[in-house]
Amino acid sequence: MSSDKRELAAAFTPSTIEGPLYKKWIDAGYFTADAKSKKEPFTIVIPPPNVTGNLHIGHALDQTLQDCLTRLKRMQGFEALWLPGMDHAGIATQNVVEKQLAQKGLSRHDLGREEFVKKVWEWKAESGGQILGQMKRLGDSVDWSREAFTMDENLSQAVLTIFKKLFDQGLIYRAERIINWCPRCLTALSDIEVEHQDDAGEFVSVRYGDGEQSIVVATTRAETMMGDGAVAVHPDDPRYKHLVGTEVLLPLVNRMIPIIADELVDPDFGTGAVKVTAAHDPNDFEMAMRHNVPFVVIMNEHGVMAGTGTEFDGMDRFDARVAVVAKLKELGRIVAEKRPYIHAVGHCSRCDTTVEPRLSKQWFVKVDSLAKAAGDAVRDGRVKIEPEELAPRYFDWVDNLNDWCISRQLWWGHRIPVWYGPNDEVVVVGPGETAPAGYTQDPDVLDTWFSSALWPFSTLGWPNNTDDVKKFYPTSVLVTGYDILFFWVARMMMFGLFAMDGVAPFHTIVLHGLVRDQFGKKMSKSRGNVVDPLEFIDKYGADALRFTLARGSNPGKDQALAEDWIAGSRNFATKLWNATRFAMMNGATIEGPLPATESLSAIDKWVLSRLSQTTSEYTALLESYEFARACEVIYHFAWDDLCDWYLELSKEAFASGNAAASQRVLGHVLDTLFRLLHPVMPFITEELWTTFTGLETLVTAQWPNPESKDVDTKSEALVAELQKIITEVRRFRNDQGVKPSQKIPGKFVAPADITAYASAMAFVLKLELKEFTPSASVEIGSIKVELDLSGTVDVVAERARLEKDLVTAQKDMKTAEVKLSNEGFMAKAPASVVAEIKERMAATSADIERITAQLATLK
RNA sequence: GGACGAUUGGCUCAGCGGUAGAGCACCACAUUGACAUUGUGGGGGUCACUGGUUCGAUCCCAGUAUCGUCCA
Repeated sequence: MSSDKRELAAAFTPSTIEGPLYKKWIDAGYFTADAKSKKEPFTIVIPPPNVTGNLHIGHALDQTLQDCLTRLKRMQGFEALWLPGMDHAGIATQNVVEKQLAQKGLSRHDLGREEFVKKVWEWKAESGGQILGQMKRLGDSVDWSREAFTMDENLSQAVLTIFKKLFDQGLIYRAERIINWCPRCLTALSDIEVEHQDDAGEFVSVRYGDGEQSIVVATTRAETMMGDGAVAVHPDDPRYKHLVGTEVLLPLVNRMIPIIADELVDPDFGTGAVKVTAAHDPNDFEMAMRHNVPFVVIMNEHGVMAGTGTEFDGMDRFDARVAVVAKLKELGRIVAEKRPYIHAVGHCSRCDTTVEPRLSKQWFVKVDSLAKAAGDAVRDGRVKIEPEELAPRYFDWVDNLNDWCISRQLWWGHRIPVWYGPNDEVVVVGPGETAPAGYTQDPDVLDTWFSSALWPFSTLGWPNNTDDVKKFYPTSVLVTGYDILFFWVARMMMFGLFAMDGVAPFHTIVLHGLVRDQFGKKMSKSRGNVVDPLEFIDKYGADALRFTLARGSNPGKDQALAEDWIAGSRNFATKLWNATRFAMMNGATIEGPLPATESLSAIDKWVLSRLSQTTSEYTALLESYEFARACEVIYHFAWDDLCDWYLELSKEAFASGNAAASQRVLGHVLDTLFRLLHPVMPFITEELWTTFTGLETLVTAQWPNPESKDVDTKSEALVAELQKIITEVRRFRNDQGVKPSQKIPGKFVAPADITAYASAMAFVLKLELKEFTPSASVEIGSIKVELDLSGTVDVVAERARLEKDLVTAQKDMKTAEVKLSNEGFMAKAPASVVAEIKERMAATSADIERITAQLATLK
């Protein structure tokens, strides 16, 4: 079993172990889940990165957390499936390929639809999906045999199926509405594909009409006035009551338009009178519907003025704005101007072009019943959002959702399965069906998020009732950044509940934050503070990056990241490496049963006790998605408890060759520690564990159970005492300028349970236990360590230290005295608190006495 | 305008109704023996402000200020 034991290299170099280990895992098929397994399933579907994407630090965080959970559950005996894949990313991908064509002076129209789509597939085959290889660098334990792509045949079948089902239930409809339009991408966008930015625009007040029959409207979009169909005021506004129902002259086009009254108008905004441009503004559209205001279209799909019959036709919308205002000024119709006027303006999330509200015929999903179900699933606890503070945001969104515009005027994506007959008949063609002869298909494709919304089951083979669907749906946990709660999570909830008979797509939604720079600033290209996870992996290893990200990940909170932090994690990895080397040099082993507890030293019992507590605490933290705290716990156990104290206190035993029990205990501690750390730091733990134990792999090894019988408060108290003694003597030596390497005679004057560890302490403290005449002493409570400083004692340093300790003790004393003399405290505080303070006061009092006495001898 | 969050040592962040914590940074000492990607010791905070509840508040409540994010 241990035939395969190897030596550890003197130095830890991540780059030499990571590649081969990942290959080993893949070759062995450890990550491939078995749908036929009897084990309880644990499923995560990856938030599919864009096929155009590269691994950025946000992916690294997201995937680290998913891998932690997957590896944890796999070791805990679940049939763990982490399903990888990619999103076809409609606009983004089309843009990439169009850009390539543009370099050759071509547009997609030169190629035609079929050729263009072929080109995109070629691009995907050649340079798409780079992120998949990069995920391997991170160590992701995904099941590559199930890799999915939203444009795969099966996933496309899922799209057709759900489209038809929604349509048949009246939940998909076609309508002429104001939608968000990108004049550069030439497509409709959904609300969430629009990003609002504060832009410096202008706010001008224009007089419509003349004399008595005039009204001043304020607008940020003067160029659209040629499309006005009315002026609206609030019904209760006394300034305009007399004008409601009359008409005014619309300048530039010299058309008479009515003045209407509508509650939507805010009388306190601007002049309290607004122009109603029904075809170019969503609010105006609503008012127009209520008041029968005509729709006047004055712009084409490129955002160029058209059809106004004025000199402005053919001008870009922004040029037209300037020209229109200039013309109005010439006509003496500008009453006031404010420039710059900062206000929120929508931009295309893909290309940043200012979005143009446009009247257009599009396909929509009727969301009310779907959104209600999505909200209810969380409200009634079937689905949990972690951390729960983020749930209000979710509700706010699903409860106030507009119908979802799903048609996109693109070529790359799932083509809308609607065919039109010669007499405008509409037929939806489901999977396996064909359109009637003579019908033509709708040219548009579906919003990318339409197929992403099916991801938790389309990837498992739905609409077929596959073994995977049966075994792995619903998924267990969805891990993603809170920034795509709306984009994606809410939509998966809507479609999942709808398609899967009310079974939500996941049990728990775990939301993490964004990775920011070392000062907590958002990373952006313009700031120049974007970091590349692959560079960090090259430099410090995947484990160091993963540990850093996990350690920084508090639920739902952003984290700052600096290269120094990653270097720190690399140092931690190095520490583990060196500690293991030391352990192996000193005969640590996992062979044979653990020695009976009674036979162990307090130091061995102590480390087992700490290990047991760490195991349960750490496991519970991981299971509740508290990655930062989990990492903190394991880090301090490994570095402080194990390396700084246990190994140090055991050195004397190892050196004396009388350490069989400790060798076995240490072997057990390392074995357990590597298992615990494996989900976060898979590479180094695998390397160390397999080398140390000679066993095959940690990936499928069993997760440790905390041994509650190992918890030993007595040994913990004793070792705490030893630690205090050692720290005080070290401090004394430091104060006295005794070099750390210099051996000095020493003697412990203490009870037997302490002196039993005199040699262990002496080894750590570089003390020689022999007969000598003490020239100095360190007192720790009732315990005394006598020392022989060959020179004279530095009285000044010693007095300074004692005086400092005295001040601290006196302060503590006073705090305790104040409390104990407070009647209210004595009457109402719990007895345990009172007892604790009394105890503290007694100890402090003794300290003061001791220190005072020592000071007296130093005069 | 609405929602949520934050304000704790130089920086980034945990935490908690009962004498303030971590990592990094800082200061001093140490380099033949797991590890300088290190060890040891040390310095450093009236926990944003104002009220309230409480025997006791950094923690709970209310308000204020500043900052951040999302939504409109």
